Amino acid sequence: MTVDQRDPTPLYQQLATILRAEISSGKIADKLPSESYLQQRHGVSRGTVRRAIEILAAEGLVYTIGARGTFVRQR
Amino acid sequence: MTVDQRDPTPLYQQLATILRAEISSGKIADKLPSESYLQQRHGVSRGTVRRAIEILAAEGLVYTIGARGTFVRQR
DNA sequence: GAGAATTTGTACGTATGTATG
DNA sequence: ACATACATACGTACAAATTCT
Repeated sequence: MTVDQRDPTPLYQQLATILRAEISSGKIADKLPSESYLQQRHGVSRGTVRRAIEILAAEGLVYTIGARGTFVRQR
Repeated sequence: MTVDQRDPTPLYQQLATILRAEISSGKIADKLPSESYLQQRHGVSRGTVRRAIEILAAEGLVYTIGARGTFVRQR
């Protein structure tokens, strides 16, 4: 699953939705891929990746640590 | 009051703090100046202005309408 | 421990789209 | 038609912290 450039929905929202699904399905279990990986994987800019992650962080789904990465909040 | 480029605090945070103060003091009463005005006024980029406003919006202090502007939430 | 590579954080600039006045 | 203003998305550059070799 990846982003659809023709969909009028903002790309960062689409990406947030995708990542949210991959987290709840357990496909992403503890650590998110790096921003640069996600950027290439989905064909969007790093800024868009960061916006998507910001949304998930605001939802309390993930948290990111300095230069280490973004992690799934365990429950 | 404006932003201090030598302060290690992120410029958008500094700006958010400044705007928050100007709102609570009543200096900014109903409508925020335009992004381009704030950009010039504080010597930062438009992106930085927008980040600052995002913070205040997340706090529920202001809200922005489409292409009209950003407004102080009345209470 | 030293140095390189990786990863996130901040900041800037530009372009395009859409809505309002 | 035009100017203004916000929204999204791209790109670049550098800093700082961490991780790898």
